[in-house]
Amino acid sequence: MPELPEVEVVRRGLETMVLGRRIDTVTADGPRSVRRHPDRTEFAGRLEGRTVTGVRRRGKYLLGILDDGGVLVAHLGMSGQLRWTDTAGESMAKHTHVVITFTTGGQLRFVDPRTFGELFVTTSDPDGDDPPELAHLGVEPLEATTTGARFDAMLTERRAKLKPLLMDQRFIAGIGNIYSDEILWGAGIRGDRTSDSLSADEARQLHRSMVETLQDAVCHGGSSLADEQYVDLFGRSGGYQRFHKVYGRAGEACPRCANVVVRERWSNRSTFSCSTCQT
DNA sequence: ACGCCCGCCTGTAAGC
DNA sequence: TGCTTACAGGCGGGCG
Repeated sequence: MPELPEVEVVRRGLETMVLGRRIDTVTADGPRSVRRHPDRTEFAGRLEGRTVTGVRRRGKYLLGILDDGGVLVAHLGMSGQLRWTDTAGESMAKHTHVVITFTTGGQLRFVDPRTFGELFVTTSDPDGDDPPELAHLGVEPLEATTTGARFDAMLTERRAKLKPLLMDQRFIAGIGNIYSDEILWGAGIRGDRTSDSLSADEARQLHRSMVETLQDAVCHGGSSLADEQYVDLFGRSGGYQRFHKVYGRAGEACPRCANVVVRERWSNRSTFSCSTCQT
């Protein structure tokens, strides 16, 4: 389940490989991957001949800015991968749904077994604002404008449990199940606390932990777990799972207080936390 | 406003 | 061994 750090690592790879390149041909054999385009040839037609002039990330979405004002938007969902190949002749991985071939011969391939991910083409705003399809997204956790004070104010004006709130893309964009647990552990705060119950110091700790956790994860290439096989554009696994403090570590000792890490099921998803030093 | 459930999917692994 | 079941969970929609 790629979250902000994994998506950012893929973005950096895309920036090195597709920026400035012109799209030659596009095939979209997986209709579910381009479900916003009932006509798959229309999807291909809006890409063919275009040059990629920018690669951005918004939350867990990737945006390829095109030279005609169009934007190719990608969401990896749970199992989506964007993979680069230099030679078009390389064999296709199972579940390859979209293939974008550049005029220089390289290929960008979208592989997605569970098909929760998608690609679509939309139009960018001249002001550089988000396309309308992404208008629901909340603030960017790592943007300088998302200051500790701003975050504190955002928390105070809501009354929701912290874990679901951190994962709410309309509140803050890019955090999923893994990083919400890691962020809360880093702040020493329980995920079932309500957002308006935090002291000013706790809100500061939560903001600090959010920024540090996400930045560290990007530095280590994101998290690759056994069951999900996240890899970057070039097939490389991330290394941040080695630094997970609680996620996937039920029964192990908390690195901070040595008490046991527990796993709970919360609205049908696993939550990991320290039973003692998160309060 | 919030919290929970469902449906959408497939691969993996545990249980009988 | 081979089948069934649970689990992984992002996201949008619905409902209490």
